[in-house]
Amino acid sequence: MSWRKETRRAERGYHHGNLKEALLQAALGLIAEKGAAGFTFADAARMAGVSAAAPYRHFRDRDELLSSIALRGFEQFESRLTAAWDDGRPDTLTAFERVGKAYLAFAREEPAFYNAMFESGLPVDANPALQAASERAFNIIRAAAERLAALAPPGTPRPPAMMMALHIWSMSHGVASLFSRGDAARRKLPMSPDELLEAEVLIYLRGLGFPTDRRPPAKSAEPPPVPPEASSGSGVPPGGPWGRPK
Amino acid sequence: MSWRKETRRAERGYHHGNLKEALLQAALGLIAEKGAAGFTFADAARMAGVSAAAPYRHFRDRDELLSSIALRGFEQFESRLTAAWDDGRPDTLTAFERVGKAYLAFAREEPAFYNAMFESGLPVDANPALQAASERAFNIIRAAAERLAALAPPGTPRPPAMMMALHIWSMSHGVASLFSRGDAARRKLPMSPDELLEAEVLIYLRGLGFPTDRRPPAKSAEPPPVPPEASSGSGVPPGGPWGRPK
DNA sequence: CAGCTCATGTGAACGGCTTTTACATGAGCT
DNA sequence: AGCTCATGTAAAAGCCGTTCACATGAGCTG
Repeated sequence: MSWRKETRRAERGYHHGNLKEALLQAALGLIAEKGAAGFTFADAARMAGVSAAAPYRHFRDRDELLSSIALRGFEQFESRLTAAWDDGRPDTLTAFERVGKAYLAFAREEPAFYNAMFESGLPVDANPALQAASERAFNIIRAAAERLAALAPPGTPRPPAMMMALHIWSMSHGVASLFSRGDAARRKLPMSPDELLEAEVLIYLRGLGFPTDRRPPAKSAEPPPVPPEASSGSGVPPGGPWGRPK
Repeated sequence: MSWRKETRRAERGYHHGNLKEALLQAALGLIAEKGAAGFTFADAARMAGVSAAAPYRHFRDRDELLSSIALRGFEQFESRLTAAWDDGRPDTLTAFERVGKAYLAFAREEPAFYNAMFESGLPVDANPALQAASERAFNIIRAAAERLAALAPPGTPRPPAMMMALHIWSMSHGVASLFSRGDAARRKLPMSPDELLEAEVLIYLRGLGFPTDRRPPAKSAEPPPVPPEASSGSGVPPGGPWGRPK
């Protein structure tokens, strides 16, 4: 299903036919298993069924393979955040929270990418392509913050969107790193990482003056494309963003 | 100053006299330089002037040396957070913010420890001593949150202190990881990591209903030990926690 | 189809790291 | 003085990353 050569021929001849891709996939699996630190170039080659020297025809060194994976990771990350944001539908706040959840979901569901991107210790700044991809991903959060900032209640001073974006990013990243990954996920918490982050963001937004009561009970009361979105509630949730005492 | 043998004798004899400590120091320096991933057991041995096999008399393997460093890191971390909290003096909010700053300061000033603790990928849960030390450090934040939660304005529902502590932790950790470390620190930001975190925490606390105007102009208007601390201000800062537009 | 060329893969080799093992040293006690 | 045991050493095995000279064969050219 991956390399056509292996299916078409008996045992694959001298040339692999799709080695670069095979190496990326192998590395992805290995990193998911043993972390970026434990991942080894030789292992990836072995898994692809080639000699240890073969990978050097496709990657300058081990680091470049790692960077390639991180790059793909940022791209997938961006596309998941974009999908989650969905241009602010059905309403800005709902979409905004969906972005936060998408951040956690990515950390949970793509541990190998997340690891390569944020935990492998590779110098992101040193690689312009990586840096650009990382920036593109962040720009989704930034754009969302921009839209949200524009909805700030009139009485209060309008918060700088860039700052909001950085705040949301740090919250998401903090929760993901501490509670949503590997063994850290096993820390016994009073709530799930998703709930934790949602409450955190809601409290934060309330601190900026946003009305954060949960969305109106009925379906979308807003017109689809960029609705005016006047505040539609009281401003103080019935029990706080951390849920009912139950 | 470190090994007495070396100062007392000419070139140190067969026995080092303080190898364990020398290895820890050497490793600390190496990690600060090249990160936990780049640090090598053999290098530490070389730096201490012993053969590559000698360290095995003091550490089961490379991982145990790393864990020892992480353990020390958590201990120092705890003690810095404790000092910053200073039992809530001069007032709870001021002390609380000092704790956040101490978190960043530790990440900045002790990169080797921070790296070993949070970025080395070693399984914290697997080591009971490490886990306990990490918990003790977190408990400082938790205790601080406890005190702060007790001051929640009467009208609003009282936030769970544990949740607050986790939120503050995730913010601090997120900012530290993303903006206060290594090359990531070079990201061009509209404000310093310290300012970013301070604003984030203030907005968050305001979202919980705490009055977050800056401390009263004069000296301590509160009695030293656990003052009653009735809210002493309006509740809405003059321009928002992110500072004057200037 | 013959032949050329160049991307792609191989094997061997080098140096470095981790870890183990048998052996050496000497500090501290009797 | 002599014993003992913690602490150090040298050597070796096994793994990695990386390089280099060489092999293979896919695709083009005529």
